[in-house]
Amino acid sequence: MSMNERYEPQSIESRWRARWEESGAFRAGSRPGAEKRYVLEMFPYPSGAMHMGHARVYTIGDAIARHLRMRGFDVLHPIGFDALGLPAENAAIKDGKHPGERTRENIVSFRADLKTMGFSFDWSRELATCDPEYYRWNQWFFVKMLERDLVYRRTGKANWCTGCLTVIANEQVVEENRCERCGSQVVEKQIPEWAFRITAYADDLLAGLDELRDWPERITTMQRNWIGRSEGAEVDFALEGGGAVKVFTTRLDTIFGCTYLVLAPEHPLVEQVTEPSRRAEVQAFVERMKRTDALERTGEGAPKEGVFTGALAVNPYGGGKVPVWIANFVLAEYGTGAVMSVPAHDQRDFEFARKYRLPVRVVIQPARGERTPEGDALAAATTDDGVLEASGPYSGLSSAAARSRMAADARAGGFGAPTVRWHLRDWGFSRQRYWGTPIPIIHCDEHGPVPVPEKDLPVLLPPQAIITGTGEPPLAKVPEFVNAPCPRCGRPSRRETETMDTFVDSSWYHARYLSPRDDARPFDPAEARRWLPIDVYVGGPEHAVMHLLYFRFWHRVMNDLGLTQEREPCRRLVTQGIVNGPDGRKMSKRWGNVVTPGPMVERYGADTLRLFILFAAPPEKDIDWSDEQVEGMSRFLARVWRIFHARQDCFRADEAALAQAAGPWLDLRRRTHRTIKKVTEGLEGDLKFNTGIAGLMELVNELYALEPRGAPERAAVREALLALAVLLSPFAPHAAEELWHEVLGPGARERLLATEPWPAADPALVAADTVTIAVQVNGKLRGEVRAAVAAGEAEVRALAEKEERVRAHLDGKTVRKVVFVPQRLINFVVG
RNA sequence: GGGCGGGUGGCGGAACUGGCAGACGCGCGGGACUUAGGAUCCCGUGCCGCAAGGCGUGAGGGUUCGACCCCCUCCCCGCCCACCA
Repeated sequence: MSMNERYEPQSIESRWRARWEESGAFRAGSRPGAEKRYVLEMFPYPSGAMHMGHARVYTIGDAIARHLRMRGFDVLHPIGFDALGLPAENAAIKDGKHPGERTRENIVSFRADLKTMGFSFDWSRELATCDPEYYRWNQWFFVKMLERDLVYRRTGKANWCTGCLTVIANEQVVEENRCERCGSQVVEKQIPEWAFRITAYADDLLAGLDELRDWPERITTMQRNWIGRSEGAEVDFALEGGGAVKVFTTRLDTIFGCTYLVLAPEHPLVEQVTEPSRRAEVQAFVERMKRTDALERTGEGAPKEGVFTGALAVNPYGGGKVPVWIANFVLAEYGTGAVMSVPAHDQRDFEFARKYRLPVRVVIQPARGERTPEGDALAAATTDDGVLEASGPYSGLSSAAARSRMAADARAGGFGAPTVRWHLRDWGFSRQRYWGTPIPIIHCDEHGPVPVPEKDLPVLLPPQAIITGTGEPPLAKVPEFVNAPCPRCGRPSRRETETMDTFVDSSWYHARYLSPRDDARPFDPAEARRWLPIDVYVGGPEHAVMHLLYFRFWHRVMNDLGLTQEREPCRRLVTQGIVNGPDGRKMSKRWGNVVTPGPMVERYGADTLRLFILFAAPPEKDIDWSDEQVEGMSRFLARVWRIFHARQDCFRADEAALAQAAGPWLDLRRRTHRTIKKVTEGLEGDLKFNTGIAGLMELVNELYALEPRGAPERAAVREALLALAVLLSPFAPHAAEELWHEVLGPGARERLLATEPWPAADPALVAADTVTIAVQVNGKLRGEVRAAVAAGEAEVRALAEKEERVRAHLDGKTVRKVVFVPQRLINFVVG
């Protein structure tokens, strides 16, 4: 045999990729008797070239998938493209190239990039959401959800992105009212739109979070906050002139401290309640608020402003009258758009009351400790629960007890009821854009919006649309598309010209992978029984709300449609950190710190890049690109290569001789088996690829330190080399295949390491027979002794007391106590 | 303001369940090999100190024979949410 002396990744890598591809080794469903595992990474939007974030996500997922496959599972590890969306359309506005054409080209180059990384995808299941074969099922789901009243049309304030020129969802509006996608200002616009009734699942989505124990807590917390359940009560304050203001509060126990009400400027009652003498002032305020954008009006630090309407309202509990104000900080769309203000026990109300010299009335006292000061002595609101006072019949009750009793009394008295409010809003998914799924609706003068019948799906996206970026739906300018007969009466009607949010595509693609060519239904429920839920899902934490919420919502809908067996789409979620530039800043053209995988793979090979990504830090942490560390990984692989080359004489060693390995050779065998254990643990549970790889490095270092002579020694080296190749294979699969085949020789020509069984560590070798025990005096390290694993306190103590440095510290002192931890340390406590 | 993470050598990061802090890699220093070395192999590398020894996991306190780990007070950094009633 003659191994190449030099490690040359380029030739090795393409060769093994070809072997994997022709062997069908990564085809899911090839092990019908085996337990399944579904490993999924969030699919990419195919922009021109793959970037480091993609390289990281798929490298992490691939290590998991490869390991599980070697553990004997039938692994589903698919890939596809999230191919509809704005970037292709925005680029079209600039250069006129059709988004479809651009996307196809991008997919071709992106696919090639993915392939050079050697990911073990089942390419036979590849999908692209821009294919009518895919998006027709978006339309199918739309129609099914319409039938179930989970889709509706609403007119109201929608979030309009001034950059994307389309309506976007609440979840897509990020801080300072900017667009999550392009960063442009988002304004409110009165527009009719289609929405999914995700709020119907609010309770269920919230309750389901408790079962997601293998999701990062921060993700479930973010979802919990986003869903935002708050329990409280609605109460009516009767108006003097008739009618009532309904307020929502979570602190009904403080209602006797209510000294005024505040309505949102948009509240429908504003006009009615305003006293004629106040009308001018109130109208001016309302007008001004309308002109001020939401950010300025309700953003951080915006000063609280308001005006008195002149109206008085009656507290339903105490009968006292309170003035009705309007103010900038009350949001029309949350709760009832009206709040009862309790300045003593709510900081925001407190600030407002001080500014406008409204009374402050303390009605809650702490259960223990000092009384809350009153009047000018009160510097801030006290917001903790406590004991009620000056609250009529409820005085003396605890806050919690008061809340439930007062809510019950409100219901009995017909002036209110306990209520639950949600932060979650319905998902508005209409987009005034071209490159999306057409909404399958025909507007008929007679019948209104009529869904396109299932047999007429898909409604195809017309290729000839002119994309101008004016904010008008481009489809509206294609008469061949727009004009269609009403499915119900046949009269000339107009198609809906808006398209769907692309988050629809990513809400159920995980299910489409199960039977991607099925043209009779979105996916085969039998396959769903086999493969769902996803066992491990890898992606960025930026999808904590938005994708991951929609995805959970959609899975529930599919479950309610009888398509799947379970409520939750995914058992375990792994969120990976980002890859920053070498300067520690986010990679960006602006900083000139962008490093792309392509050139790195060309220069060092995919295995080196993969190792760098996995070794730099645990998956969830951000990492900085480092040329030096990449060099280090490349050196490591070359070092591995050289030790195989240098130990070729061990490749044919007789395994039977292993039992005779002794001394350092037995230590080597121990190291080998401990490494198996360490790498295996790093691939399970907490994913710690970095320490697993460190273990492999230690094994390599030990191999370099030993020169085998006899048969048992060569057998021990062969065992180590084989373990090294196998354990390396989830991380650096190409080099691992090559080295493994070198050791096994022609006898293994037909086999693939990728589908070989994962090794088991021999427990007898993992357990050491002697251990180093630290010797402490008063908790300070003064020496160490070697002792048998089973050595007891007396034996270790005797050994320790022989140590010179230990003796020096024990000399002339009384040993008060000896603490002995078997296999670890002995501590002499002296006085 | 609220929630969730973090803070360990010059750098990235290790450390099981309270038991030898700094594995492994990078960087740096030295040596070997070599016509050469920015290749390779070997050795060293937390800080102070010639040494013995002392000091060290953001700061301060506590519990303990023993604390990166548990408790209290505080500082700093990151991410997410935020006039949500």
